[in-house]
Amino acid sequence: MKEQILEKYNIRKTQARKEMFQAIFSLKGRHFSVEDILSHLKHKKSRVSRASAYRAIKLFTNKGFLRPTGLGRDSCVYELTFNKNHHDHLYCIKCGRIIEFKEQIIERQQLKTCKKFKFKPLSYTLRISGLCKECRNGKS
Amino acid sequence: MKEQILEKYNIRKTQARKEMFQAIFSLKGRHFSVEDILSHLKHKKSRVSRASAYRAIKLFTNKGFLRPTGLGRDSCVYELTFNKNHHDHLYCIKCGRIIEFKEQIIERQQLKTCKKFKFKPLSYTLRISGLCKECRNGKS
DNA sequence: GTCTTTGCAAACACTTTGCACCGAA
DNA sequence: TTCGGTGCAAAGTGTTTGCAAAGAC
Repeated sequence: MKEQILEKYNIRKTQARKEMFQAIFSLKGRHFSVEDILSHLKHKKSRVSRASAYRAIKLFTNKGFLRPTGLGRDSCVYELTFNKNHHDHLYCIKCGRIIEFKEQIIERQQLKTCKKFKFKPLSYTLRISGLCKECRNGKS
Repeated sequence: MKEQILEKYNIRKTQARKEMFQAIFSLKGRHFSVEDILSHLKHKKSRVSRASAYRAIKLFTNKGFLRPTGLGRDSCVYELTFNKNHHDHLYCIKCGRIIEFKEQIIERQQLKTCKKFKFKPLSYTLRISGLCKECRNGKS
């Protein structure tokens, strides 16, 4: 299965790339940084080098089946483009609580906007920061 | 005016901070990275150090009148929260181009969603990542 | 006078690159 | 056999930190 995807995208099937691929898939749709993958591989006594990991991630991204999420403070965080299960976030700046939601109206409008600019959307992030029900009533 | 804002937020009015503040305001609502501010200041023969610049940005962000946009390939990109002129972003993962847009429908729906959760919104970020008109047609 | 902030340089974390060897097609 | 890929270590960025001196209140 991994093999087929690598073939489909015209990517040479090297040891390093197969291991990267496997590691990414084993995360089952979670977001990850390159360092996450590296420590995952290290655990499995893999010999894939840091350089190859970064090179593979860049390659996969260019091929289009991996994409940067725009999340992550220091390092770049990626996700598989195959994963379609998306949602948005309300983020409380006081207690850190995260409320997930999904609105068809917003998603539809986004598609319209993309069309307007002839932009091909691959992923999106919508985050509203503020105060949750509990914190807006609390002190201060 | 700068002075008042610094006072309002309980920030010591030091030379470095005043200059940072001025530089940020002179960008008139544009996005900027810390390095942008630094080269702006360098132009004006300012003596503000790199360290102070980073420290001031962090302080302003914690105080809440600056926030990270989630944009920027290598460095972190910020914007003023005062800026009423808010917009959302299409971000091209290939060439890094940023297209700004604003949709009333999306903003109205966001407010409705917040109401539903009794959430008090303070700021929000919407970014759609993908391929711009030029890059989706390009090679590879 | 006290407690914060500064500038500097060194330290860091993440990422890229030059190069000689290795290995997939 | 041939290029492309790999590992390594070194170099590059963007950002943070320790410390002594300078500055705000």
